[in-house]
Amino acid sequence: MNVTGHNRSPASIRDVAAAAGVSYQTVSRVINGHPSVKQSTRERVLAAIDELGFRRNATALALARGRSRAVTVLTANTTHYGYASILQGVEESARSAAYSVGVGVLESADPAAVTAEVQRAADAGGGLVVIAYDPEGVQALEAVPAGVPVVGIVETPASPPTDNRPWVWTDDRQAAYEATRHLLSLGHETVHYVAIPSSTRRTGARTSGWRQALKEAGAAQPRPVQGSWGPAGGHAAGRKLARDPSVTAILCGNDDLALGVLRALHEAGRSVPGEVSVAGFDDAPHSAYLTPSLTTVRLDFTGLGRAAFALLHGVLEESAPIAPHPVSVPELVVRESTGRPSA
Amino acid sequence: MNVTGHNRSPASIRDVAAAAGVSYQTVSRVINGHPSVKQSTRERVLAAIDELGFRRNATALALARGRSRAVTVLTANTTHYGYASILQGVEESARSAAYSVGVGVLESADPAAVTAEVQRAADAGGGLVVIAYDPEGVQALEAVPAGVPVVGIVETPASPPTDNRPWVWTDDRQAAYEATRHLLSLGHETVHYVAIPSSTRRTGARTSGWRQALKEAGAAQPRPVQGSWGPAGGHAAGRKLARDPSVTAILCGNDDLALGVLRALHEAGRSVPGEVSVAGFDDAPHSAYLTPSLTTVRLDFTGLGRAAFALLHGVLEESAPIAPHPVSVPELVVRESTGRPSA
DNA sequence: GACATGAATGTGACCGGTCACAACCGCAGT
DNA sequence: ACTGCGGTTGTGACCGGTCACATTCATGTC
Repeated sequence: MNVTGHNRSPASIRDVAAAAGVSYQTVSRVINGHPSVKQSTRERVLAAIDELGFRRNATALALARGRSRAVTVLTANTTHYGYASILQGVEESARSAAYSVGVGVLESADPAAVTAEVQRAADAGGGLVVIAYDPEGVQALEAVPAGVPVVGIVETPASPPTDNRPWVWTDDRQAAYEATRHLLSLGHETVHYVAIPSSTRRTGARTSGWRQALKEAGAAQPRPVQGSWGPAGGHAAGRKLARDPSVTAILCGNDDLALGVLRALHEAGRSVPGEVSVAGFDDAPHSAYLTPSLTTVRLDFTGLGRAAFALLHGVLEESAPIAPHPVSVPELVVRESTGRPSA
Repeated sequence: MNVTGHNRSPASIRDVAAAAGVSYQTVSRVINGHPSVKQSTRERVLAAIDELGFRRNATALALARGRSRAVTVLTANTTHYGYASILQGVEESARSAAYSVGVGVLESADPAAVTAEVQRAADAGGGLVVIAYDPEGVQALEAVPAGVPVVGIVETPASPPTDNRPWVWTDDRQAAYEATRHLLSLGHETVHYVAIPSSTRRTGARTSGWRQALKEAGAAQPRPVQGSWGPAGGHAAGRKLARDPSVTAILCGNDDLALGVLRALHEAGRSVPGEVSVAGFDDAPHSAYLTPSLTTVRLDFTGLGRAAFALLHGVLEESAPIAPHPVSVPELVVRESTGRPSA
C-alpha cells in the first residue's frame, strides 16, 4: 500500500524523516544513493518513502540545484512533418535521460512575440533547442540570452550562428544538389524550383544547392517560385508552372509542396512523370503512397532531434565532451514521380 | 541598457532591493502590482529592475506558490495529424495565458513506462492534458495520481472516465455514422471499415458509429479490417480488400489509412471512385490535394486542444467555472473519392 | 588509555520567491 | 495630547529540496 488514498498534500522529505525517525538529510542521502548510510537505516527510510508515497518535488529540486532537467524546443510550427519529427527525436532521447520536454511555438509576424517566447522558455531554467529553419527560428536563436544553454538546428553549415553556440544541421544544400542532379541526369534541360520560405533574407540552403547543380551543368537557371509550407502553396505554384509547356522537371522545397504541385499538374492534364517530373524533399510518411509515388530526399529529422539533445545534454551536465557538430546525411529516394522527359 | 552583458548569475529580488534601497518585499510588491507602494518607490524599483535585467525566477515562483503555470500534454504520438494538431491547439491557448507547455510521449508496449511518464509529468507541478484516443492514453489517464488537475481528450462521450474528471471529446461515433450513411446513400450495398487501433479493449467509437449506420440500413456488417495508424497499415488492409470484387465502399479510420488504401486499390487496378469509393477521417491538410481528393470527416483538433486547455485553466485558477464538456462538431467533406457504385 | 580515523548522522544556511504579520508613518477625530 | 486608522514598508518563516560543515560513534593503533 504505497498510496494512502486521501493524502492531503504530498509528503516531503521531512515527513518521511519523521516517519522513519531520522533527519531530513538522511532521507536526502537515501534518495540520492549516497553510500554512507547504514543498511538498516536505509531500509527504514525506504519503507517510509513507500508508505507515504513520497515523490521528490521536481520544482524544489530545480531551485536548490540551480538547474532543471528540462529542455524546451522552440519552433515555428509543430504540425509539419520535419518539425514534428525533430520534436519527436528530442523528446525520445530526453525521456530516456529523464528530462522533461517543453514546446514553445514562435508566432510568425510579431518579433516581440518571438522574443517574449524565448524569454519565457529561458526562464524555465533548462536548456533550449531552437529550430532555426525559418526566419522566426533564426530570430529566436539570436534572442536567446547569454548564459542560457542552447543548441540550434540550422539549415546550412555555411555560416554558423553569430556566436560559438553548438548547432546541428542536415546538409540541405548537398541534398538539393543531388536531387537536382538526379533530374538533370534523366535528361531534363533544366529544373524548376518551388521554394519554401527561406531561413534568412538571403537564399536558403536548398535553393542554393539547386542553383549550383544547374550552374555546374550549364543549364538555364529559372527563377524559383515562392511557395509557402503547405500543399496549398504548392498547388498555387504548380498552376503557374503547368501553364508553361517548357517545364519538364520540378523540384519542390518539401513533400507537401510537391503534393500540391502534383495535384495542379493533374488538373492541368499534364501527366507525371510522362510530361513532367516532380521531386520533393523530406520523405514524409505519405510520400511513398501517393500516386505517382514521390521521388524525394530523405532527411533524418528524428536523428537530428536526438543529436541536438545529446549535444545539449553534454553542455548541461558537463560530463560528456561536446561532440563535433553532428550531420545527418540526406539520401535520395527515387520513386515514380521522376523519369525521362518525353521529348 | 537593460542587459549588462557579463552578468554572473541572474539578479534576484534581493539584488534589486539592494540596488533600489528598499526591502525585498517591496520589490515583490512592485512585481505583482500591489497597490500600496508609493509612486516614487515604485519607479525607483522599476529602474533597478531594468538596470539589473531582473527576471522573476519561474522555478522559485512555482515552489513558493505551490503551483506552476504549466501544462503537460501526454500523448502516444506527436507526428500524426490529429495528435499534433491537438498539441498545437493546447500550446496556442496556453501561450496566450502565459503558461508553458510540456510534452510527454507514451511509449507503447510497456505499461510501466507509461506510468513512469505520467508520474514525471505529474511531478512537474502543473496540469495535465491526456490524449486518450488509444490504449496508452487511456492507461495514462487512469494512472494520473489523485489530486493532479487533468483533462482527458476522449473518443466517445458514451462512458466517461472512471472518476469525475473533466474531459472533452469529438463525437467520433456520430462522425463515423454520418460518413457511413453518406456512402450508403450513394447506393452502396454495404461499407467496409479499416479500423485504427481502438482506445479500449472494447470497440472504438468510430467502429461503433459505422456499425450502427449499417444496422439501421439493414446492410451487411462485414468484419472491420484492423489497420495501424499510418499509410503502411492502410496499404496492407487495402490489398486484402482489393482482392474482393464485392467491395465497393471503404471507410477508413483516418486519412493516412485511406491514403494507403487508395494506393493499394490503384496497384490492384481498381479505379476510385469508379469501382470503389473510399472515405477517410480527420481531414488532414494533404487530403484535399490527393488524386482523387479524399472524402473525409473534418474534425477540429486544434479547437479540441484549445477547449481542453480552457477547461484545465479553469480548474487550475479556480476562477472561471468549469464549462460543460465542450464538443466539437465533425463535418463531412465530400470530395472526389466517393461516388455511386458502377454496378 | 589516549588518539587518530572513517563511517553514519544531524544542524544550519541557502536557492528565490511568497505569505502572514508587525511596525512605522502622517493625519484626522475627540 | 491621545487614539484610531489607512497607506507604506520591513521582518521572519516557509515552500522542499540541497550543500557545507559539525557532531557522534565505533574501531584500530600506539
